[in-house]
Amino acid sequence: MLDDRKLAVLRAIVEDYVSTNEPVGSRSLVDKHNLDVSPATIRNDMAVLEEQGYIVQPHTSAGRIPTDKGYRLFVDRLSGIKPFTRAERRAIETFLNGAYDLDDVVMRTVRLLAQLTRQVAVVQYPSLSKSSIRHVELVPLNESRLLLVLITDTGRVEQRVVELPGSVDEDSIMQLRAVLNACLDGRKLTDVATIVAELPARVEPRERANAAAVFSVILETLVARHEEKIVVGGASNLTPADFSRGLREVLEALEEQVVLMRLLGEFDDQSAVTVKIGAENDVSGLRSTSVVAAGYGSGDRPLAKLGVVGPTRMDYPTAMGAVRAVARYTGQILAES
Amino acid sequence: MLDDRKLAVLRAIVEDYVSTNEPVGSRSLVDKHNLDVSPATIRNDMAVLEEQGYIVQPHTSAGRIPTDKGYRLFVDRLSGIKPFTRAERRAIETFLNGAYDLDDVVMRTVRLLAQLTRQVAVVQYPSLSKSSIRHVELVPLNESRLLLVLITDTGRVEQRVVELPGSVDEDSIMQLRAVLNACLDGRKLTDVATIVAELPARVEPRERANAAAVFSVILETLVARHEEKIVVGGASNLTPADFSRGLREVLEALEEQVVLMRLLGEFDDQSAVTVKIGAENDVSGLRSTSVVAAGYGSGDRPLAKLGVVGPTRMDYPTAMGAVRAVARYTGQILAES
DNA sequence: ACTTGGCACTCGGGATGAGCGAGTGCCAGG
DNA sequence: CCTGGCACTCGCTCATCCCGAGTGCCAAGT
Repeated sequence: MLDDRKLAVLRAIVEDYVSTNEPVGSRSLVDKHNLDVSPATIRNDMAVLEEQGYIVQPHTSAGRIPTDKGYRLFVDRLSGIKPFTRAERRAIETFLNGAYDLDDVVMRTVRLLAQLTRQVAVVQYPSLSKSSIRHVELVPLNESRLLLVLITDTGRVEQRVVELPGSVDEDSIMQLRAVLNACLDGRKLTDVATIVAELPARVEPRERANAAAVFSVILETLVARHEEKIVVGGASNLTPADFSRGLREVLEALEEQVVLMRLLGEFDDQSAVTVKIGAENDVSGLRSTSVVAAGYGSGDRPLAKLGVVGPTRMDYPTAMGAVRAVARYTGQILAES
Repeated sequence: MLDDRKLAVLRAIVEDYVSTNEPVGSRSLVDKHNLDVSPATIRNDMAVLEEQGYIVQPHTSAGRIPTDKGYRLFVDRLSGIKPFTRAERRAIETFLNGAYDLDDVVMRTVRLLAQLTRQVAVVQYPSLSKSSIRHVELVPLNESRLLLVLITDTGRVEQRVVELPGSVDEDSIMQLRAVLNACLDGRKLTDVATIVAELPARVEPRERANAAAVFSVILETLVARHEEKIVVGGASNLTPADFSRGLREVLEALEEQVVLMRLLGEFDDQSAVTVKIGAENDVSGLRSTSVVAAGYGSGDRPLAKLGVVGPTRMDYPTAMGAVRAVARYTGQILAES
């Protein structure tokens, strides 16, 4: 269907267009890449490529630019992931190693990814549903209010204020704390729901009302607030020129946690780098962008996802390389702590 | 110097220009606002206003637009703060009341402010240096690592991993925790530095090495990390048309916590709404924007600042009204918890 | 001392049209 | 199947023109 030269032509078109942002014509193609055939031959190839939907010309008698389908073929068969040099890897590693807590790790990861790719970076916090509880803490605020603090093994700390139906004293708090830690410590968050259901039996009857309030907040935190946390950075890398409909709608989408969750949700958990091009993202507002994302985790356990968002006219090999490298090192850092 | 009519003309120019984004000429001025004089008279007034630097014409023989100085006069003497209707206030209140923890309060505040003003909203977390410690928690991660959790009375929860020089057992942790809570509970964070300095005397000698590690992390968290947290929202309200040098530099500035800190730092702590116009912000990248900000706090205690950032061509009365109202209610919510 | 109508002037912006050049499709010959 | 040649298309750029909004100034009126 498409012989080797036609593929080479497509690859050349993508590369040139990505770097120049201008439709590429047959002549400049044979010049820059040393294809040893004439422009006319290339034109014939391009005619075929266009017919098959891999490229289009924005105006009659202008050069060609790749379509989503063209980029897709490019990513799947014509380009690899650009590996990083040893020096670059080292730089990434030392930069991430400077972080001192989870927030800082995530912040640095976002900045790093944005800078490496010159695109918008998107990093999801380690998913709550994949973490285990490391500690539960109850801090009295006043007679009828507690602060509940959940600490997970991935370093996330979730807090919620609990409004108690009655008042409590220090003793009952101690007792409740003990029960909670005894039963929840080290348990997967996904299991917590069922465990909590059995807990009321383990507290004294007269404490049950207050305990129930605490339990329900725990459940809410894990279920209702199941929406995960996502951080965005590098928005200034968006250039108005790349988005015909204005980058407003892109900015809007990037500000909506929910939208971003949907976006990343469409990528699978695996650590492999995956690319979604243009309309393949069925998230309104980002249909004219491409997303390169990967899962990251400590060791073999997938924790969450990260990636970059940019115009379809994107340097995919480099972006994929950066996402892979950053995912790997961020995972490593988290494994250590 | 400037008689009443000239001031009225300036006000009219500002109002028209803000709403239409087009230079305003003498004719349209007498039409829309019912000044009962002729265009020629207005022209004379405008000539004076221009001479004094309140307005300029972008091109010879176009209408006039206000200068920074013009906006300044407008804000100081020609416009009040637009009060909110009862319904609007109620909407604000109920929206903010839905929040269940500090993160949520801040997030809602940002969204609300951005939506009310259709500008970029900037909200600073309650300042650490103005909070007191409510509780200190130590959670062992492994033999030589602790997670230190500081909970403040403003609801902020700060966490840091502490690398210990030696190993610790549950007992010594308990002891340390007790000492910390006994000495730090309820203390102003600003005082903590001096208190911590005296602490080593209160732990057993053989624990001092580990304790010192914990203490130094506490100090770092409060001093080195004295940089406060700021959240930005509504970036999609930025319209390219408003920023000649491209909104890229604005986006860049908004992504830098440090820059934002400097920006808000120039406003005083008081709860009064303050406006900085254009070049009055000596923060690079935001010299072509205006900032409307106010302090907020629970009760009479100032905690932090919030505000909006937008083009100098901004609806100041409304923005000021929104900032004032939101600051007030956010302060109220925080006071309750 | 202001205000007003009149008038000449300036200039930005939109419309029009010519010329250029990059790029294409097609065809006939190697 | 490749190649050179050729006619054709069209998007840009530039120059020109014109219009209209808006100004500044002045002389006359109140």
